[in-house]
Amino acid sequence: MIGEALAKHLCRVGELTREDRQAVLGVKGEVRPVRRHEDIVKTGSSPTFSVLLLRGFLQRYGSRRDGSRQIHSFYIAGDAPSLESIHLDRMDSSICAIVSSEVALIPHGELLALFAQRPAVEALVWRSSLSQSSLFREWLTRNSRLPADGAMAHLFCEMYVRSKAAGLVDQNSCDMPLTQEMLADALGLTGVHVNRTLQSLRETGLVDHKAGRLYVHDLRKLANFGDFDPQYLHLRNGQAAVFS
Amino acid sequence: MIGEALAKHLCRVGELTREDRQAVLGVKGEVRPVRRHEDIVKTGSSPTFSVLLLRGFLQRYGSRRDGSRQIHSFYIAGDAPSLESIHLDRMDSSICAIVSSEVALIPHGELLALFAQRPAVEALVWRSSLSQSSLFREWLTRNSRLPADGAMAHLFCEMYVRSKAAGLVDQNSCDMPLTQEMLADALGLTGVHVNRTLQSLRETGLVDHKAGRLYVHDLRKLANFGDFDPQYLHLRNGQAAVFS
DNA sequence: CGGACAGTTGAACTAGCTCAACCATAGTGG
DNA sequence: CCACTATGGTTGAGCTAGTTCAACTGTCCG
Repeated sequence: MIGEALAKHLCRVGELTREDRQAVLGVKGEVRPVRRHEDIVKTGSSPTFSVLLLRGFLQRYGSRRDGSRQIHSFYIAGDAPSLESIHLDRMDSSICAIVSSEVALIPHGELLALFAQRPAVEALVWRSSLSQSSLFREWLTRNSRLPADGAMAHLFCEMYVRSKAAGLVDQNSCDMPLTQEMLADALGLTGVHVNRTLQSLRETGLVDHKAGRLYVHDLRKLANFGDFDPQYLHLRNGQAAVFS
Repeated sequence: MIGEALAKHLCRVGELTREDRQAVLGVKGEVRPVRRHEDIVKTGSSPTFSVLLLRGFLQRYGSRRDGSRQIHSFYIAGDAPSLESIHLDRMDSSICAIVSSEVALIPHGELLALFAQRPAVEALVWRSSLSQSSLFREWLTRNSRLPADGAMAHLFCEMYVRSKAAGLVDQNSCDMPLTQEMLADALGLTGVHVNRTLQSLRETGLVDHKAGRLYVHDLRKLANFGDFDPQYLHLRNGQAAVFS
């Protein structure tokens, strides 16, 4: 069951041969329900497992001395948020559930054993961590260079395209159970300004976010507005399929 | 010679056993001089080698449609800037020389062969790429959350601490051959504002940057001012030694 | 001597922040 | 069933950090 979810994750990242797939399916791990707002791994800790999100919505964030937060990424079902704990001794950010979720905890030992047997699987997991790294760079650029409305459009595009790639888009909408305060923590803005920016985006008719759901009415125009190019997501199928 | 540089890099990242070290020393690769402003790898390309910086100063950057740039990271001697090209098909940012430099190009084939023989070396290289990922997250937080003077102090702390860990600090100063325009491209500010911010930092007496060199007069106070905590650099010796 | 590049300064402008209300909704306990 | 509270969204008004534009200075180099 967990093995299957991991195999699905790796297929999203790259090619998985039949034999590698078989080996991955053998992964055991442990399923754990997580309550809303509960931390799964905390800054400074040294987890002995990696996390795979089965159902729900997570965020990675860091807290600063002055109480402000910066969200580093959001995670949807099928994502593997804390791969880095395999080789880094201490977490430098926390990962928590935004809504009630279900995660698989896979002991590092089990992963390392799998890697020893199946180098191609190790390569895929590494690749997954590298594409996350690419995502952090894009967030850096987005928050540093784009004005509030552009940055928000960019984030909406990202979540929509990632959701689509994960098969989580229904019609023209997907789950995005965030408060405006959380959007602010991701975009480096204040809650008040997110509110006003969201209203102005709404008025364009390209996109909307309400009741924890994201509605994208014109992805192409939205992407253009937010200077969004899905290249950095390193999706397997390429972006051609994405702008459907 | 290249093997030696790689071994040194890996020692900075983690433990290297005698046998692993021996294997690493066997790495060949090719030394290449790079002129000022020359790109080593370009966005969209698929390099067949990874890069190790032997001498000089590099930057990773992305260009946007409107002509603005975001710098994602700076690299000093001993750094391995483009590890991700091993497993990602296309570069999503470019790496170029800021001053005339010398790099080692190590073919992916050679690295993969080494990994197959020495899994612990693979783990170290992976670890190196993970600590870079951590650095991108910190830059995201810095540019999104800190005011201009704090962000600049934070960047100065980072470069100083990394230089110190690499043995490149002389007295209380290290090379940082950047123009104010480049500082602006890193911090998400304009050149004009970087100029004024730098002046105000100068007046505090904590730090100075002139003629391509960084002078740190009080690291502890500067770190406090820029809310800098070296944890995210994942240095082997820990930060205790760092704040000397 | 001239031209390119980097740093510096001034003045006007604006995107986004701050503070302080107020409103809507949903859950909770009596 | 209603009052109470907590949470999240909305609005207004004044403020400020950082931008923009445009000029000027210094320095290196051919």
